[in-house]
Amino acid sequence: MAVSNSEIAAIFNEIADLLEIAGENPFRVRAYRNAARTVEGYSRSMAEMLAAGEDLEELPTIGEDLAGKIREIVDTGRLRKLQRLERGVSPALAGMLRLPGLGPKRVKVLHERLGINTQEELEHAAEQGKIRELPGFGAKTEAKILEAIRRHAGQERRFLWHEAESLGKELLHHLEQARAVRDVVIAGSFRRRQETVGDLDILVTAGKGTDVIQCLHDYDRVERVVSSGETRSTVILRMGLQVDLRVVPAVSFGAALHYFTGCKAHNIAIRTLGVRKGLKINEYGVFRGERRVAGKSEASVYAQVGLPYIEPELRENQGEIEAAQKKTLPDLVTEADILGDLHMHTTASDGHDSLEAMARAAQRRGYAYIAITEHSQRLKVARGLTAERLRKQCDVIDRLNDKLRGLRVLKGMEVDILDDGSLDMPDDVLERLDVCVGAIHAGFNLSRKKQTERILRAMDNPHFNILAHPTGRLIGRRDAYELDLERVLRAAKSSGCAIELNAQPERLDLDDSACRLARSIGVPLAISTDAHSTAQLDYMRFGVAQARRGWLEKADVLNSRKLHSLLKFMQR
DNA sequence: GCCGTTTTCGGCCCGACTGTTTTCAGTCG
Repeated sequence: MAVSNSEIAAIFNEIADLLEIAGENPFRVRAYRNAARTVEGYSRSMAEMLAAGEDLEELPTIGEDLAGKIREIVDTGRLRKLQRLERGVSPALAGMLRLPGLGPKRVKVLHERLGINTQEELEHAAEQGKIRELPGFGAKTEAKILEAIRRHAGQERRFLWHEAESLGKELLHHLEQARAVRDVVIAGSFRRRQETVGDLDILVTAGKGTDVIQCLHDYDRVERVVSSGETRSTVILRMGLQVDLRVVPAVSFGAALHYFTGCKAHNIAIRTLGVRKGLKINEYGVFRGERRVAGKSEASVYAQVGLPYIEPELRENQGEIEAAQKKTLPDLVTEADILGDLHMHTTASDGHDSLEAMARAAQRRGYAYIAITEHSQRLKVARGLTAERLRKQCDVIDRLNDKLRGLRVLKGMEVDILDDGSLDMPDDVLERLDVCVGAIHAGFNLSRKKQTERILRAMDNPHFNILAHPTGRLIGRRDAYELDLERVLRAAKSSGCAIELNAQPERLDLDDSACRLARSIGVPLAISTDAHSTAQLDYMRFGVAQARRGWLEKADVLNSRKLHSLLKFMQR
């Protein structure tokens, strides 16, 4: 089994932790963390790139040394440097860095003065009151450590983006009522549209005498206040979501928004560009000496370092700054570019609304077309359609199209890809359809090779058009099945198929780096809601956000094409 | 350990808050 990028990233992150505790050069620590981010977020597998003879030193943050270490991990599955470090510092100590209030310095003191190596030993020492006697520690820190261990901190929960949205919206509404408040926005990973959110970063601009921090503390969903000062406060909501609030003057809005949107690595890169131009960039503005030269808008901050505005979804320090310098940033797809939706269900299978209701809802959204794609008979739990029932539905769609104005309802099916790669519907029935969406709903545990070949065989069927939810993952609940996605994408490209970006908020399948890979290969992506009700047609916005994180432009998106061009594509 | 519009050495982002201190280190984002 080839070593995955995540495994390489995990090794680099652990090295960074251990080096930090050992008191190593902090910039070397950062180099490992930067490299971990690069590897983790890269759309192609390091193992396969090495096998293809590619030079990893081409990647940002990877130099000669780390390229060699990646090769060692890929070749041997291990890294000798990590093993050496683990002999000096117990790996369990690295886990303690995750406890609030404990950083490398304090963990080192705990290890050296009290001989603590495990979390159990840490808990025991805290219970006996030994920690408060250490230099730099006190009774409060000791109590905080004990509390954190007991509430199993470190296993923090992440929220799906749309869950964070509903919590955040309510909180914004509450904060807008505070005195002297002007802007209230959510920044952070939420604004970058990461698929999950660990905390909410809220930025407020307000005049003098504002009571917005008190207003936050008074919010009835606040469980406890973690810290609080003049300009910032951190609270934990009862749901377990952390909220960081920051107040700045209006003149600093752009600089603060940029700073709190992140990501951290993107900010550091921008500030480093600033340093080279003799500028200091912080959350209050861009400064040359004492003089503020920009900061009212984000665009003004970028302009000072010679860059065009960079959309929040791109700010992951994954090449967007280099692209901005070369003027090759993508012109990201927007919801307005979407002309239709190519995957949805009705009451004929497991949907909640009728065919006509779905069509009317699509008309209200201004779509030019939709595809009705019921499950096929294999999926019994979803009342999958037999050939006979599908034929009848096609007749109903024909009659509906006769009376609809401005919207074309396409005849489709979400047909199961069977274990051997054949499709769960005879070819002569598929032939009558406008759109054939193929999907895997069973047999998740095949080997990587078998799963890949199963999908390739399905795409060999000339009626096959779009591969739905291509990796089968459910965020936080079920991992993607084993699959050589790059091979699937290349096959789709050469056979004239498209790949779905499923917009269901717990799927968002493909992820951002896979979208970038698809784009680089040139496969069109269909952003589809897989709606099971009229309300779920609105999931399109989640799909578009994910597409933007994947650097997709209008031209990369199949359902931004006009109807005639779309139908031509379906002819393969 | 990386990297270059001050380039192959010597830099490497910046500020708020807490708790422990008597002026600041450590942590956090």
